[in-house]
Amino acid sequence: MENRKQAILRAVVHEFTTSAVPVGSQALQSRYFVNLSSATIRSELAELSDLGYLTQPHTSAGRVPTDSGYRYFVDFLMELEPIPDRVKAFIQDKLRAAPGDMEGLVERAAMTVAAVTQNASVASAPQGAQARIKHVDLVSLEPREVLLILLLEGNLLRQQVVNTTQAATQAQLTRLAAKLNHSLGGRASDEARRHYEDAPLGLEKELLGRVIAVLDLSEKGSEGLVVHDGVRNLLRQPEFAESSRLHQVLEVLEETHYLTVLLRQLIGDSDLQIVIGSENTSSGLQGCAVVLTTYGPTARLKGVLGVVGPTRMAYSQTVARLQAVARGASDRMAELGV
Amino acid sequence: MENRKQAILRAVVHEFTTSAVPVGSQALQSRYFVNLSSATIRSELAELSDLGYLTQPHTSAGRVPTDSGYRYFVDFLMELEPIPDRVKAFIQDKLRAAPGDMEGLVERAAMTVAAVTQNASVASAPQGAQARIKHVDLVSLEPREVLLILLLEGNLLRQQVVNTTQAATQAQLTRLAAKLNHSLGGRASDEARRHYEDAPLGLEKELLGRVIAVLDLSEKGSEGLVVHDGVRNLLRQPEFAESSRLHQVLEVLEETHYLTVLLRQLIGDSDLQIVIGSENTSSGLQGCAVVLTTYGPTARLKGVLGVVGPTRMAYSQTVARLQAVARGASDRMAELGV
DNA sequence: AGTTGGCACTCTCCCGTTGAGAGTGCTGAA
DNA sequence: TTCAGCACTCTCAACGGGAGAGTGCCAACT
Repeated sequence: MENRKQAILRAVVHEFTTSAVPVGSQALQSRYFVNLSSATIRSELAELSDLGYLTQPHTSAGRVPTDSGYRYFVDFLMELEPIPDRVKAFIQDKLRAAPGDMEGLVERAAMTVAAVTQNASVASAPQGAQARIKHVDLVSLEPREVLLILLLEGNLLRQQVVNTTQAATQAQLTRLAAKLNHSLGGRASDEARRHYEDAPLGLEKELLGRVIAVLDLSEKGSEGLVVHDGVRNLLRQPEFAESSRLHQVLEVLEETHYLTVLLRQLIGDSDLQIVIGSENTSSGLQGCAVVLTTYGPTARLKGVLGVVGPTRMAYSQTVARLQAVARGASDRMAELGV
Repeated sequence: MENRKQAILRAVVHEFTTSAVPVGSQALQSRYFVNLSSATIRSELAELSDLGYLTQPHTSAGRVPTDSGYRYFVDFLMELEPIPDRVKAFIQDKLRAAPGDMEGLVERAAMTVAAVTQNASVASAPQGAQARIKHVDLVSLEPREVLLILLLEGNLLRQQVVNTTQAATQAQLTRLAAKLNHSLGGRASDEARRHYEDAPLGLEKELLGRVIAVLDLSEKGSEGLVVHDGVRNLLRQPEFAESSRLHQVLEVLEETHYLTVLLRQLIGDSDLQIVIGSENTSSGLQGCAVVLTTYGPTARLKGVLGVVGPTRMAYSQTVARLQAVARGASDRMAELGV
């Protein structure tokens, strides 16, 4: 595409993302192209419309980017916007003051993304393919009640109260925990399953069964934590003035099942993904764009952090800030060993 | 108030909560009081308006309950609506299938409340006045990196990674953990603080410092978990058709700080609390009613579960279902020992 | 070739008007 | 105390006209 056409498309996107009003040839001329006449710009706009990058709400209105227009913009025209120092500081502050546990951190990351991008945000907790055991602990609560604590790779803590058929003292439990640590440390659920098969009936087998259950839950179910935040930011945008639009989006966000699927697609995929309007498989997100990136404390443990907003979104700013928060959260997780 | 006036007020509330349309004398006559003429009802309505219980959106519209009208209704006229069996079953299912940890359960409870009341819900995690230590565990991650695990009363698990100045083997840590368990078991942060003062410089003092930090965070910060869900349900209501109304509510819900204050008021207060419209201190909740109840695994550990919706809410149904979920969640927490 | 000013055309949006409908308060009679 | 009748008020939807914004096209210019 010729340079001038690109410049005009870029100008239309920029103008429309800030003003939310269809942009006409005159506005472009006076604000971006003082050396060109509005008639020239009009003919370029007409060609961009023919190419499918722009459209008009009605015959005599200004131009609005189509989904393809936004796509062309993010693929070829977008330059990451530098982040102001006070926004950088804000991100650092929020993440530094975050709670020390995984869930708290994920929520804080989502909150921060929502705040600095002024859109809604989503986040899923980092998770590895298979959960390995780092440490087992057994605590006696009552004679026949044991608290099973599992420390998994990535320092994920899992707990479960187990009602045992036979009583056991804390001393017995401590010995048993030491044994389990020796046999299961660094291993995953398949190893635990093998030990379970071989174990004679009794307390150890009972507890091994629970260990397996917890690991399974942690693998299958740990799609688990998916949070979202900043929905109120969307309400500031005119595209959500009538609430039915928001209703569909909320359905997707609150029905975390959808999100889980969406987010899982990204893991293993490229590092940054932008899904624009009709590219969304979920019909509730028509008119919305989703910007996603991965993050996590290690290369193996990956979660997804993302922004949900109208397709008329300040992509260059959103991407830059999202990635900044993702980097910050990753560092913080590595640091906390969480 | 005379019986007939009460009956008419009740009818207006009932009709308006279901139809969302101001209710006129004719509608009341045909649907509730076939033996009275609409003129008689009109004069009663006029008197109820004089008493401040009803109002009119404009001169020639039907009547709408005022905040005082709703207040009179919930205080004197409301009868708890029986819960259909399939709703009961739904509640049980959702709670039974809930994850085994505290946070998961709180979220699930909020989700269930939102689903069965068709409004937005809020929940804060049960918490006691002072966190007591039940068990301490130390896990060696690296030579100079220790994972500190604290099991608190109510089976709350807290973790923190500690970078120590001196290296320690797992065996040393295990011995130290046993010592800490002995001295701190069943005690709260003040006891830990005393030990910290007396301890000689070294690994133990370092770790005790962290124990105190975690306990403090757990007490002060554990206003912590406040979740909300079901905002999309509000969008079904005509009072939120224009999104500015929702914006204010979302501000309150997402700015968990407000909520924390609101919810904390209830703890120690009566078991059920209904705050209607202008009774709300937070201006963002004008036009909204909040129904709150306490819940928790034990008498000492109390959290708050609540419903947020328009003042035009089916109070008798909401209260019944909210309390059912609160009972269910309490039972489930006690059962899981979470 | 590409660019430009001029011009007719189209469509939205705002605003005032109008008529139908709903619901009220009041009054006089049962 | 209740009730039928009636005039009155106010909203809401539909309609129409005028202003404004922006377009496409065309002929002329560089």
